[in-house]
Amino acid sequence: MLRLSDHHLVHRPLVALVGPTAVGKTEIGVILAQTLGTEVLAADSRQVYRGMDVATDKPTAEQRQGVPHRLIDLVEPDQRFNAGMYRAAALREIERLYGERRLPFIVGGTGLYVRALVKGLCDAPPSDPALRAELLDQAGRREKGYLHGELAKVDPELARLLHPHDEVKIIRALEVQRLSGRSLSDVHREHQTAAPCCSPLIIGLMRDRQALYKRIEQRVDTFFMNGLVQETAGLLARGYDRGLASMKGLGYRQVAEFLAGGYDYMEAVRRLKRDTRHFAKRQLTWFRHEPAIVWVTVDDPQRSASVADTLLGLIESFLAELRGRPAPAAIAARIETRKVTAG
RNA sequence: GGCGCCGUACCCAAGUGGCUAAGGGAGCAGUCUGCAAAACUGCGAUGCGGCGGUUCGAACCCGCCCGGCGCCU
Repeated sequence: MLRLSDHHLVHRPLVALVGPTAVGKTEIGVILAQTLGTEVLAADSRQVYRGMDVATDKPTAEQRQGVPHRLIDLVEPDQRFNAGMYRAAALREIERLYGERRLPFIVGGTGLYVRALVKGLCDAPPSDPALRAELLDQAGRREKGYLHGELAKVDPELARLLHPHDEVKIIRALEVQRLSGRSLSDVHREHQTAAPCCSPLIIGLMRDRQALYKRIEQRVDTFFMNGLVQETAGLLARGYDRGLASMKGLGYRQVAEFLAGGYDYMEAVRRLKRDTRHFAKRQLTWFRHEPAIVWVTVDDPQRSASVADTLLGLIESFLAELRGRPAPAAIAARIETRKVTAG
């Protein structure tokens, strides 16, 4: 059981286990959290929804009994949730763990959430559903590239970067502009100098692509055996509309379409497998370009316990290295000031 | 053994003498700062089973061969 020293706490160490869906994060995460005497802080944009358990592959009751899991089941499927809310909730859990001298341990595949937590979000206002609806409405009645044109007027730099079809990001940029009076480009520039929340060790779990795809297909089959259709039908019956962000997640989207008669059962299974493969591939692209990830490749027959051992070694040397590292700049400056004042 | 139909990318497939061989699926590569399991972008044949021939020009017409399917003996 690991207890952080004062010196460690100054550095605010944080360990994150990331990787594509179905790579085996959950199982290895539970072993590691247990060994480290800490909890699992999920970084998963789908497990936050209550009642969506099967296709989000939430940890089992058994897994949760041994190790508390946080940042799961935070909102109802029709409530808004986003990276900003995740960051705030995660920071609360992290402070609590530091108070108990425990090591915060993040496990999850939502790259944006991990980044938002470690590096913070830019100082832009949160999303405003009413304003978005208004912008979408305007776009609907004007010509095709209207919103992109509007963005080009106020933030030509970002407009050049965004494809005219990329409505989601164009609307976000216009939203920030309207709400704060500043261009999103400016807000981003300012954020680049922001201090990180913690000293992170980010471990990326990797598998051979073919092996990963095979695991994905097997996992989708178990979702259906575990009642994905029934769960989706139940959510729809409770009035959770297919247009909700939560219902657009993998599994619920395909099954809802099947239940609506869009295609047959076999096609729903086929599409969910395919879409999950595509998703895993996008996750790999995201994490591949994220700097400072330590990659660990899992061989197919390798047991989770043996992978956990390897990762434990990485975590121990990370903590040992922090011990020898001078305090972060902000704290060093404070010590320096004190010396000057004293002298 | 004979006759007929067919062979275009990993898969399906359009094209049946003249732009640079449609399209779809799968796959690959990428973007991402408050919906991120979302949304968005980019990319496959110097070649049409093979070898000859006809033609200014052949995936397309002709011959032979190879492979597949069907029917007949």
